[in-house]
Amino acid sequence: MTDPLPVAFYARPTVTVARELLGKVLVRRWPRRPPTHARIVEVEAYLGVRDAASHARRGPTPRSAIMFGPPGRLYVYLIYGMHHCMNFVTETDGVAGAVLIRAAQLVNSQADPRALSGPGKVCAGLGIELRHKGLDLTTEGTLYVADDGEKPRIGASSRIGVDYAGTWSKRRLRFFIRGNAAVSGPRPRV
DNA sequence: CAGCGGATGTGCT
DNA sequence: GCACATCCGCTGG
Repeated sequence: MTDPLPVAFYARPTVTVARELLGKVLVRRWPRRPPTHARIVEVEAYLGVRDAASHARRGPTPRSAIMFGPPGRLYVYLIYGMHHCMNFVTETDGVAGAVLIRAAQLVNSQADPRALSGPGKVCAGLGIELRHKGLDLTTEGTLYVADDGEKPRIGASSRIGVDYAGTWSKRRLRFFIRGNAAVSGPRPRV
């Protein structure tokens, strides 16, 4: 459970990676305190250049270029001037794709079960900012993902906050653990 | 529960 | 130069 998922896990179709990330454990290691563990309960798949909702839709730009690079890296961006969002790069090197981590639930904690409910809160709670963009998720470093054998029941819906993306806004590319209290939004939409 | 403002990087004009 | 963004906490009804 302590080993980081290998690059082969990320080097697959984005939807596959998104669904399989549900139930996995995010491990955040800090300079001088014990690691934080949080189970991933909600994600969204962003499919690359053809996906009108993806940051990769206009080809590689200074911000989005990392989505075109090798899988298993962290893509962090700032939204609305004040919140960070974390994504994991997927697909093979040269093909854009990423999974947005929308919600997680702290493990072994008496904390509020909704403390990491929302992409901005995930980053705030785990102390992830722009400077972490590009870090390698496949080594036992600042941030990685581990498998503790959890096999959740998965639900799907359209993605949140991408109404501008035309028909792509309706694609069911949001995946979440059914019935989990930390899933964000008013409630799982359709 | 709808409405709204905060504060800034990003990418197009 | 400028409109807008993969959000969230607070307000008033």
